[in-house]
Amino acid sequence: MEARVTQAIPTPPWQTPPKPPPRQPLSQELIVTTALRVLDAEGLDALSMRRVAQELQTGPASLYAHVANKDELLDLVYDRVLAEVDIPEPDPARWAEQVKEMLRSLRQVFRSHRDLARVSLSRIPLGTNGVAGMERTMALLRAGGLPDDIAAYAGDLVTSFVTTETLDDAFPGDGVDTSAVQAYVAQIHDYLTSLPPDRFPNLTQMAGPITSLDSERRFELGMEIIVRGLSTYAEPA
Amino acid sequence: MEARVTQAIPTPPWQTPPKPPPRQPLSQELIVTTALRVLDAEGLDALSMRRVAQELQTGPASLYAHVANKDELLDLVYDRVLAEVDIPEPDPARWAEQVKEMLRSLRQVFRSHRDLARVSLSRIPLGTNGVAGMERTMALLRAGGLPDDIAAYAGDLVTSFVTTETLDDAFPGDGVDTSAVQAYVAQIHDYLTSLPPDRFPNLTQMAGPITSLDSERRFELGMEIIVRGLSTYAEPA
DNA sequence: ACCTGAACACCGTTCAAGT
DNA sequence: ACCTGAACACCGTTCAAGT
Repeated sequence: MEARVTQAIPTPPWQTPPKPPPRQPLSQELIVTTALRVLDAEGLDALSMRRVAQELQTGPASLYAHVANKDELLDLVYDRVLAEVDIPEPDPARWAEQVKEMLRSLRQVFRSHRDLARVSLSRIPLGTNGVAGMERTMALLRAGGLPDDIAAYAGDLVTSFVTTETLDDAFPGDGVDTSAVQAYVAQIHDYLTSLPPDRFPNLTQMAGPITSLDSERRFELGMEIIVRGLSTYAEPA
Repeated sequence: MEARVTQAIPTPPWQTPPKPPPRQPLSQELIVTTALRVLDAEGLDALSMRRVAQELQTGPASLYAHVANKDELLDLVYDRVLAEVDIPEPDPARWAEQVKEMLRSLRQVFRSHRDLARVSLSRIPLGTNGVAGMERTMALLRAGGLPDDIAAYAGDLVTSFVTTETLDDAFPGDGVDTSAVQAYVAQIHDYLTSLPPDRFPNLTQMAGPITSLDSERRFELGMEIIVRGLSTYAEPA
């Protein structure tokens, strides 16, 4: 008598549950990988717990079984990426150049993961890759004859340098509107030259130099300034 | 016959509207002042458009008549505070010390407004006070004999330095849990010394230096490194 | 011109309940 | 132990409507 059975083709509910479990079982690994994928593709503003959960076809609450909170997730993402940084085996004769090689590598890693510099801000990388990198960094800095206290601080200083110098950089190859950036810089240039020269003698004169440095040359110059400053602290071997 | 008039004491609705207009008329000035007050008292995480509106006894939508969006509001707050920075009149004989005085002043301003370093991140201060400070900074850097392109970059470099060095600093005098910070640092120290010395020879040896620098000495050391590096670019007058 | 209420499309995190 | 739906207490911004 009941008309319940008439619905037809779909598997009846008492035989198999309608929605299958997520493709892969949830794990911290998988969550970090997914978060990094979202970060690379859409940046930090798009990286929410809800977004990661959606990517994994669950609700946001499910993530909290594997990750304490968003902050810890970002710590893990950061540490994951630090594995990609190349830190040279110390060769004292090439100290200054090797420090620069290390910083260029760090910059490249920061630039190849969108908004990673923002993620790194205020974060002390104490994960597996973080401490490994710190060990190699200290080895390198000491090889140049830096006293321990200077080397210890120098590690922070150069990391912060790369971070800030990378913070507003364009993203990988793709969709960056370089012409918009150029237009903004041109606007600043015009603004500076339009200032009254009697009250702003320096800015009006320096509008060129202030707006002409590209991020590559800024980075190289900044490294050189810091390395020169650091080398004044080197003790003879 | 109708019982409408029985309600008594409160002024009847057709005579004066029940809620008086806000104490002061809304203005950009007032909004910026209020935002800065919230920032000082409760930090950036508490600074929302809704919070500022509430403080002014309106709804968040009302703010948008005076401020384009939150980002512009933060620009204005940042510029407001830059008025407090002291930049010395150049005296070439005291160049290095004067650069340090400027940076100490900037640091002090950043430290006296909670989370201001975070606000300043990725922001180019082009407001009235921002360009005035930039003008004086360029005057000072050039007085040391720095070429224009070096001086132009140096301005950014030292500002970024103060920002990152100030980012995680304790707040004014009040409610900072310095003992919690100390405990965290002690924890890092113990962790570093607990690492296997064969794989982490540098970190285990340097646990002391790595964890012993307080923010005052870090700042002074960082300034000295950068100023030494910059002075290698100075040209004779 | 300025202000408003209500709504839109989001957040991170918690918690009781399910398996 | 792991996962879930629903809820809590928030966000920035827009928009039609009011004055």
